[in-house]
Amino acid sequence: MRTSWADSVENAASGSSDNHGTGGGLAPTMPTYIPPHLRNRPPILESPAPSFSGPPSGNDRGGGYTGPAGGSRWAGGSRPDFGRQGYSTGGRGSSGWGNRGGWDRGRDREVNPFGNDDIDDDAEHAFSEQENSGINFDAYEDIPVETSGNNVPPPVNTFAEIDLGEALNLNIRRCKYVKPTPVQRYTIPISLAGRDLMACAQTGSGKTAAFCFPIISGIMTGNFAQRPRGTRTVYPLALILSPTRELSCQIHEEAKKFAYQTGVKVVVVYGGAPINQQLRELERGVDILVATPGRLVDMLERAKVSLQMIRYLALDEADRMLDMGFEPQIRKIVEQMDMPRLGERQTMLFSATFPKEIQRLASDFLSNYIFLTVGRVGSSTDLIVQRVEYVQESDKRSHLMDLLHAQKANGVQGKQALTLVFVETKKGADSLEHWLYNNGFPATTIHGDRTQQEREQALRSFKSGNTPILVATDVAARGLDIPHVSHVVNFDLPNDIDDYVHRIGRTGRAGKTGLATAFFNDNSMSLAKPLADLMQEANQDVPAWLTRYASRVSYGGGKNRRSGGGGRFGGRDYRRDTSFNRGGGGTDYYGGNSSSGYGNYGGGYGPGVTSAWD
DNA sequence: AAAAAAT
Repeated sequence: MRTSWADSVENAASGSSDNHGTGGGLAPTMPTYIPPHLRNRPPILESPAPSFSGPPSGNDRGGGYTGPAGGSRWAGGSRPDFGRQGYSTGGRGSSGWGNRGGWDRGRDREVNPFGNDDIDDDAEHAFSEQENSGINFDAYEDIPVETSGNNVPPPVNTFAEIDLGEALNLNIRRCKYVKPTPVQRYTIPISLAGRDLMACAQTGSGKTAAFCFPIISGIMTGNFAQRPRGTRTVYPLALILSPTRELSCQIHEEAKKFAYQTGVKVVVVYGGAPINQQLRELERGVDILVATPGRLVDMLERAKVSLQMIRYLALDEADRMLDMGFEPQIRKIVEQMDMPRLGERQTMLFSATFPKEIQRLASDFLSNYIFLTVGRVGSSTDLIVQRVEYVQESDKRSHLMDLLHAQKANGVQGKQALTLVFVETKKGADSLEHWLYNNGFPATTIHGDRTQQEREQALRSFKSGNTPILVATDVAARGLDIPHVSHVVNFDLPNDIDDYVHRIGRTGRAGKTGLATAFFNDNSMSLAKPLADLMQEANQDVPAWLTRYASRVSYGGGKNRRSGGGGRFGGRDYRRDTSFNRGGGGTDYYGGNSSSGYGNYGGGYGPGVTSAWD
């Protein structure tokens, strides 16, 4: 049995070494966490000594790409060849960049995104939980993966099997990635084969790398027409769209790491920041453009950006973008500007859910695509202890303070455990932040009424532990990967259970454990049933009073279960192909489920499986 | 009803 709230916090913060015996909450089957660097040794990375012998000097692209030129990369050469050599496949010394124009854009003073420590990852200290390799790979072992479509390339088990080139391999090593996550195991070969992809997957499990690696590799090895110069229009080769500014920044940060010293230039553009600065950055050269839709449309209309050289298009969090009303902008970008047509570009569509609107998008944007569904890390909320407390509106603040005090007393804050507090409104966020601050709790806030600068500052301050309490609206609910959030408080519960799932997904990231506390009262009654069901399915302790409320409320189950309408959600390939591959070590994740065992992915609330939270 | 995103 779980003992006290304080213990829960401790468990949540302790990095999961003591998951057993806590009874209902934590996954009883979670193995003890072993840092990846202590497993799978020696590292699976190919290419022994010489290629990794040291970081190339800043003046070099890392030796260039020496693998076989990707003959099969474009699916049997069916793709048009733009004819001219753009990026050199890599004779060392003969940088493709040099050929392209005389000025070494893209590698002048490239900041090392890895900091100083660079490649020595074996020192024990290098493996504090700080590293993003704190991913619990064991949690990935039995993740269900299913693919369908024509001629699905087989997944790989190691990075060594994938021919990404030395420079990229070096960065993979710098990132301390030991082995590919499931989404990477499948997505990378699919993408390298030049195929379009519809993927139901979550971030925080390697999705960004999954679509960045092949794009970067493709740009390094591909042949591209000389891009027009002498104009102020820029011609990126790849476009990555994402719904929020912070997500775009996050993707940009990651992509820069992967592209370090490859000569591939990644630039991000988004609203709320001075456009001129972004334009200047673009003019210094861009291969991969990461963007939010609004700002990109703006730039397209001003003819600052042309899409006619796009060879790779990735849409991240597609369902969220539609939710936010971006469909017109997205369709404009993809269909009504100068984007190459279907089949002349490679498109990857990522979405947590697969309702009709996304299916339409898939059939409009994708050509002969492969459909991929990746289950979540652990079964959704396995790694998250969920608590619900009945708190009257007027008592919420003092109750929150009690929680925070208890946390402090536990020394959790001393360890820089972070607490993310969700509220319903922007005003509410501000006022709660002030109140916390005035009461001695270092807090900051993120919501849509703050300037972009303030938002980014808030996120930085939170991540760094300077203000270990972040009060947020739903702008922060999805996709953001903030390490070390050990506690999510639903100060105001959302109206939609999906939003709840996304919010609590900000903790328990990457195989770590987390705690989620919800303040429930009469205002949240519509959530009683879906919440009780969700918690039940996640093997959480459901308070008796919540069960009573749940049974009393008869409405609210339909929509939240996504039973009909959007179809068997979760990632059913509605084209109904029959060639399924099953991955994830062959474990039938859904064994024992009397239903099809297939329609319950992601947002379908099958046993233990809830909506993918990203 | 609120939130997000272009100005």
